[in-house]
Amino acid sequence: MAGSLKRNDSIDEIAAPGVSEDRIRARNVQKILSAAVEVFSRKGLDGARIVEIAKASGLPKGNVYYYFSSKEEIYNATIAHLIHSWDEAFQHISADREPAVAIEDYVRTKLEYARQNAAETRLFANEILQGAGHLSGEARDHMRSITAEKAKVIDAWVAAGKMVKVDARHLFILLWSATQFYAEFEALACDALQVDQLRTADYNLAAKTITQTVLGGLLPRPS
Amino acid sequence: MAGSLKRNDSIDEIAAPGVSEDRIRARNVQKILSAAVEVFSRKGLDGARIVEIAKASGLPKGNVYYYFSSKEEIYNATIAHLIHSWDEAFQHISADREPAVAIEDYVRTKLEYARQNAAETRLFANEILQGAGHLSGEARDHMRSITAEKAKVIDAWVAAGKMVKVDARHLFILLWSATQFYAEFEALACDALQVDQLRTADYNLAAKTITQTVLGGLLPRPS
DNA sequence: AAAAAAGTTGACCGTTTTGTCAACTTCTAT
DNA sequence: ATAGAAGTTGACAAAACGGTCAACTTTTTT
Repeated sequence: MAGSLKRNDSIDEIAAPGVSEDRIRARNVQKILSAAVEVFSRKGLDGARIVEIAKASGLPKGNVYYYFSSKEEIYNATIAHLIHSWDEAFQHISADREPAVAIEDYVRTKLEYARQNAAETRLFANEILQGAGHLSGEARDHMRSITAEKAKVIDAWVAAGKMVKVDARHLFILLWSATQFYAEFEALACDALQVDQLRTADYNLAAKTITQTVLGGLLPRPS
Repeated sequence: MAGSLKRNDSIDEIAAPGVSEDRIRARNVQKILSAAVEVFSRKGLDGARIVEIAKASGLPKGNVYYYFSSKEEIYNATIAHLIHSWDEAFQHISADREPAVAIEDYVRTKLEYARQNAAETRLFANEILQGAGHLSGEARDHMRSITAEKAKVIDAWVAAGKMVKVDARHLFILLWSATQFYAEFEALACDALQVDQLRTADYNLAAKTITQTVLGGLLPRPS
């Protein structure tokens, strides 16, 4: 008997803590959410069909509705957690580090996250593309404040002469867009790179190209 | 009577040449396609409802079906033209120019196009996100060959010592992602920049930040 | 001015889709 | 072992949706 196990009404198990949470509810909710992220990331809220989510989760449709009362509820549950990776990678941008290593770490972390969580990354892109109407006000406030905070770090680096004068917020956008592109627009990236699938080598060269270009620039330096 | 005016079966008036093409068919097809680009760009093929397209175009649903025989036909008509901006901006990347001015021109052109054609840009993003299944093989081949061709220009610049050694294809991805971001993810860009709407000044600073960073890099140069 | 062609429209039909439910099975606590 | 709670399921109802159409109006041709 592992504690009192009443009813579990809340839906916040998109990332199970341990390994095999054996409670049936937790397991099935997880199955549904994983499938939902995949489907929503391709089709968006209105384009996704719940039978598709049901099939992808291996559960019959009726069972999906046993855990969630509507498609929108599933959708909201999937996007509720999307902001986390934002801060996480952002932790690398801290005032007491050297810009070069901080930015390189940031790029590598963000690229790696996007690669390992391609569906979530696409889902986020899809949600923003549609106008971000389902992101909670708090989530957006949070992103805004984290961005502002980290922008100050860049400004401090500039003030300390460790970096060329640059607009911190546009710089972040440059880094976000580049690091998310490979996961969001994989089909396009594959075409451009003339491969049929992005492999580790491609991601490594992406990281190298981004950091090298952003940090050192393209123009040859006068010796 | 301005010449022979038979029937116009082809659907290629997404960008009317003159101003007020007065033929009813042309005008209405245009209305529908414009509305469709807007709706598809937010919801995708499956998520878009044709009543929504009808409403946005100001025409009743039945009338929409007088000009198009299915939703997919409308969708295909909207994406058929998306590749054009690709080459157009790419024209700036030519071997006989200096890298610095070529890349700056490219960034500004692409940014400006994305701003002025935000819905098309989002539609393209949406289509790629969903796997690019409706882009014709020829369109993708075309993009592949143009990319390869322009990659050679970069390689030549590198060989001539005009640029630091860099992977041309990943560099293009870096430029694409940055220049498209503002139109595709406007909601996010607005949050990051703390504005409620992107204005000319924001686009100018974006262009400046991208070119400055990509060309010169962030790290201070040894004098 | 009359006829033909093109365009307009709301009502309609079959299908898909969301969401419900009652009968059933499995699990868990005692 | 048993009772009650939790979970499962296919069948079903209601609504939304894609697409059709016949009657109608407007435009163009002669």
